[in-house]
Amino acid sequence: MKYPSQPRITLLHGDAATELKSLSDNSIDLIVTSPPYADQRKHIYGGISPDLYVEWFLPLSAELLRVLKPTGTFILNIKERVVNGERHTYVLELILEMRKQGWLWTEEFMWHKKNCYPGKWPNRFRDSWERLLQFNKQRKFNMYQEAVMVEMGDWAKSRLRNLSDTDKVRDESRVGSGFGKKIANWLTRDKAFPTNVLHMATECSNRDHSAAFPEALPEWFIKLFTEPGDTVLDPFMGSATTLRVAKRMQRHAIGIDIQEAYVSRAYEELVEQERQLVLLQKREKYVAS
Amino acid sequence: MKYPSQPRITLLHGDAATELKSLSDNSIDLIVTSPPYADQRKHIYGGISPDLYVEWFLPLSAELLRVLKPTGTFILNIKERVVNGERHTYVLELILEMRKQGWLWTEEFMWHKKNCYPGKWPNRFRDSWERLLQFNKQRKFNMYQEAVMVEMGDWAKSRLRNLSDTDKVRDESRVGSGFGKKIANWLTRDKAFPTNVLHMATECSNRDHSAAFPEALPEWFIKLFTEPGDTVLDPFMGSATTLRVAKRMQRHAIGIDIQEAYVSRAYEELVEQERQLVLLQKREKYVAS
DNA sequence: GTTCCGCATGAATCGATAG
DNA sequence: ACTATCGATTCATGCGGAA
Repeated sequence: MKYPSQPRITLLHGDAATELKSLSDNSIDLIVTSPPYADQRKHIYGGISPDLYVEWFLPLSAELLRVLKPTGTFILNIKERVVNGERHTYVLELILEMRKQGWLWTEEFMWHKKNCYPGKWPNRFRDSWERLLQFNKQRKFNMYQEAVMVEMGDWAKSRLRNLSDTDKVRDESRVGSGFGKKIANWLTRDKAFPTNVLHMATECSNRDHSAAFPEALPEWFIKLFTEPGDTVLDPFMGSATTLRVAKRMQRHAIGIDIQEAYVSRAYEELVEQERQLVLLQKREKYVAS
Repeated sequence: MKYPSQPRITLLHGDAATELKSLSDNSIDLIVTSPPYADQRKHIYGGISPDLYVEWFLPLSAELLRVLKPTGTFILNIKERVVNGERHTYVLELILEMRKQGWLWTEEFMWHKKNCYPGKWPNRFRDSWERLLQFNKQRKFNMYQEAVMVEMGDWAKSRLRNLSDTDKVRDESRVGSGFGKKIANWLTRDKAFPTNVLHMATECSNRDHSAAFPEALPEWFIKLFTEPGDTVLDPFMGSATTLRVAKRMQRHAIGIDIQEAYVSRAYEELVEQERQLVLLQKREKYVAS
């Protein structure tokens, strides 16, 4: 039996498209990332105009296509913002352009953010979902579906728990949903496969750093698309949620960020604390093995 | 005070794009429809190839743009099918092309089909969500948000009893402008505005029509975008779910279907039962007033 | 130790105002 | 006219202190 080696954490400080050039072809099993959204987080990333978003992203996705293994998967968390009262179309255009690069648009998972930003506007309600686009290099890719199966009882229970009290109240006030009855049906089976809808709250007020997405999100995809010893990449690491989860799950991990503060913080948390350190200078490569 | 007239049901038998030509410009307040999916329900509608879907749909959306009032809304329920292991891109292309026709892509609601039974294929899980695309003719359109407010969770009750200091402070800062006019909002705040994610179970067991369109779905949009006495159109009527709900809610309704069986069944249910009938021949116009 | 309750805070959006 | 900034709006969640 082969034991996976200790997870190796690699941190790169710099522009994602540039830093990716140092990675080998066909070396990554899973890419999970949440790039800066158009015109968001200007103070951190400078803000990318919606009209230039596709143009900005394509060189990066070309590199990602190169470094991903043929059996690997790319999960892209993204959502278009409202511009002049309309949803902007850059995400749609990005999908079409990435297909021209050679990517296959295999699936679109939906992330239902139970605690989305509040607000009320004359023509729109709160936006409580984001896209989780799945891209692949070929039709056959690694997918370990059993790894994300849930016990039927637990699943039904957690489904109910995940619905939150608010949803339950709302459900009951709705006509003819029939949801409760279906739960009873599911209880007769042992295990169930999930669907392509993920219900997760954002982790907003967590300790020091607020994560763009909850740990459960990369965890789910890491389970589904990799095995221990595989390599996970996040080219927009931010607060290192993906890397933290990957390490805990015995996967090698590579993180890139243009903000040195994020890289050094990830270094302290994921590398230095174990005294497995080879710390180089700013804009250099940090490696722990 | 004006009382809305009895809901008027108009049924048209024939091709949607053709039959729409008999409707006046700017006469419809809300269009809610679920068109035949590409290559699906082939036995009924003749099947539209995914590659030709956009081309097939655009003449129809042009007519819909003409008949919709400037303040009206078009809700399109659609989901791309999987072709050769990939999600097909016809929905993305359709959105881009409809914008060229003059439509505004205001929002994308998400329909989460909760009772979708867990299942799987080798490379994907069960698809349990569909798009509900919202299109408009102009940025200002009719939206009656209060009509779809939902009960808050129980947790909110305690919050109501004791307004937090934060909330009080926010209120005081607002008093300056309008003598605390908004205070009433907080004290009566037992309802919240919904989000753009709709949780509704499908209704699977309906007669012959395979589309499991729950009544709660058109009901929600009819409440949100129309008032009693307004006119609702469904150019792919099918089993007449949208019309049935519209009639019950005191909205005039127009339904079109290429299948005579659907038209005559809708006639029997929605018109003849009230003996308000003017039944004409096949491929003619059925009207009850 | 549980449970309860107050509290801060988010990948937001709109309309008005200012340059 | 067109862009940049600012104030107002709003609610689910997890944390931490209190009962």
